[in-house]
Amino acid sequence: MSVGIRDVARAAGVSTATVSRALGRGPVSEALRRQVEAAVRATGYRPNLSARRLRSQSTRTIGLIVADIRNPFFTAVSRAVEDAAYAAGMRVILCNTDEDPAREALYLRLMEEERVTGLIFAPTRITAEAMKAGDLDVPAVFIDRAGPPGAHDSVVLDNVSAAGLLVEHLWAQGYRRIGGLFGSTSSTAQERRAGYEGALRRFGAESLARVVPPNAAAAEAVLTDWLARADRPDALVLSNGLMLMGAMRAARRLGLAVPGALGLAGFDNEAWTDLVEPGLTVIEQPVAEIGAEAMTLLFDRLRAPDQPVRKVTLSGRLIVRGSSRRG
Amino acid sequence: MSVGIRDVARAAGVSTATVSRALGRGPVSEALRRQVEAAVRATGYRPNLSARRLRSQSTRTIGLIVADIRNPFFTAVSRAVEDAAYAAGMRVILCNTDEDPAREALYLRLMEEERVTGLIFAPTRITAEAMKAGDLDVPAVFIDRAGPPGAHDSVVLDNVSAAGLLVEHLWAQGYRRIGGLFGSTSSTAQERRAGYEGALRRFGAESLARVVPPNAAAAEAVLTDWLARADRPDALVLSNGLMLMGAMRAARRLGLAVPGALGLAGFDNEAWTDLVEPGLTVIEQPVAEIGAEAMTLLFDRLRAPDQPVRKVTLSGRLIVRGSSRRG
DNA sequence: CTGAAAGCGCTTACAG
DNA sequence: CTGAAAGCGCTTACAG
Repeated sequence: MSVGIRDVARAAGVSTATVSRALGRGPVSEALRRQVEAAVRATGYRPNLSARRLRSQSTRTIGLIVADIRNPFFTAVSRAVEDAAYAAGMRVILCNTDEDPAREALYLRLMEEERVTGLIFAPTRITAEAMKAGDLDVPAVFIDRAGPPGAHDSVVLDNVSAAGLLVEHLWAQGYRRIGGLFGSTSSTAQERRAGYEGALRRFGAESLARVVPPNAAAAEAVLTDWLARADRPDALVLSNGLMLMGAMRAARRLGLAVPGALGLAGFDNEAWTDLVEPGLTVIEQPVAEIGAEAMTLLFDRLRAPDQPVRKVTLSGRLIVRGSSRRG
Repeated sequence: MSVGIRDVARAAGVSTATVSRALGRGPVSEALRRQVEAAVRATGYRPNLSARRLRSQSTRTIGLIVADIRNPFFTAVSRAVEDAAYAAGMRVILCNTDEDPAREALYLRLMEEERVTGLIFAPTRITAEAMKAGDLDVPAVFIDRAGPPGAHDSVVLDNVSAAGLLVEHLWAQGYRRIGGLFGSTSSTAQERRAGYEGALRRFGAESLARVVPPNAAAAEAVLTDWLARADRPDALVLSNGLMLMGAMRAARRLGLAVPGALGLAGFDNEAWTDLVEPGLTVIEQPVAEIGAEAMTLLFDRLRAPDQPVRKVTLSGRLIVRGSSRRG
């Protein structure tokens, strides 16, 4: 059937060991290496990665589990992870859980069966809180969201500060009833809520926080109701880009002028946020850095398994646009 | 080290063959099956997929090679493919070529080394035209874009008709200098251009087509120049959603009123296209169907390798919004 | 530098 | 239904 290393060895007139060495980084004379390369071309040989992984006990594979691949934040982070992985000669298995703990359990199990070299994981709050320190038997880096406390390297945003920035900006623009909509599934959304509430407290203002599934449809549904009430907020903080889109839709649907009747500010500098009038005020996350830094932590951990656990916190950047500017 | 099937066998007091059968679909007595299941739980056994794939000569893996994962069209298609694959107990290896033929060659090779069961591929024009009928030694389905003629199953949009729909609509709205911007890397963009030109010909109008890399930045750059000229078009057809975004940015930057000074219409009903004022007229592609249909074709092909090559053509749906409505 | 041989962890004919 | 044994396609000590 398919051509194997024995066929190449025969064609080159050498042993399979020499073929293996010539293809890898073993010591082979220049002459034999050339013979092997010619035989590989002649036979159209392609090494069988399953066999190679089994025998070498090394999959050179990174598992990447994200919560929602439709969220451009995760798409961007994934790209950075993949770039770093391929540059290091590793492949990536990407799994998308849709914020579902059952699918997280499934994929975690898959990662074990794949014998991944390392894992990068953005877990739901439920799964993170249920995990204990020794649950993962593979080196893991948590991104965007907290894992079990103190157990793993992680790279996250300074969510508390970033949410505070948003509230302070809205307050400075004169908004006084600042509501907040926060995702229900992540520690990240919780932290953003904490930052939001802390900032309001400093101003002596009331917290108006609601928690919803972190997607556009859920945000739009809740806000279409909330914003129609008499006691509606005069501004809103949204904990991710999908919810920001939902908020914009709700405002449009209700005919609420932005920023006049409603100030809007949220997370994620997605491509559309500066196109939709009057431009949306956002916290830009350093998405490429998050992915690249996660891979750096992971590679360091593989190199030195016993070094202390590291947590890298990156700062968001406030980008002020029309949706919050009524000064 | 890690627990293997022998450890489970020992714990259950059976042979490894029985463990293997109990875990798969082999004939095992109910009693032994229970013993094995208990032993699996007790030992925390996870089967080694590399070993399983090597021994069974079946990877149960679908390779999916897309041209640009940042394009929401491909994200959506990928999700549909993955849903179908996981439902059938198969995994997906997703690769993103960034429209680069060199990366396509790299990933095609990777797919061979992974011994994928089947392949779903959206190739660049360069690669598709260079490929001959027998080049792929794995069952393959081409999506969105044509492969080598007559060689493989495929599922594509009726691009000629869809582009015609756009032109006819703009014409009916009174636009008479209808320009077109088409991606340089895909057969799909070529077909859309052909549809655009055919429709203009029917109206006896001049074709004003330009070809650029299919991304927002390239489209914006070309249009910022083109739309500043005296002989600029009064309407534009864009061959994908990224370019549509670039066009919108160029219009904003030049202060051209849409749809008054410039009509806009293009492909891909992305989430932001109804949010940005005055709403963008688009062709909606049946993204979920494209992915699902591709998997159906692939599974059928695996079941019956010698059946005739099939091409499934799906129709786009015109969604008229404000960007083209000046009637 | 090179080759013969063992073995990675499974599955699957082959007997019984 | 069950087990002993072979073998998937590689890599890697072990000798030389």
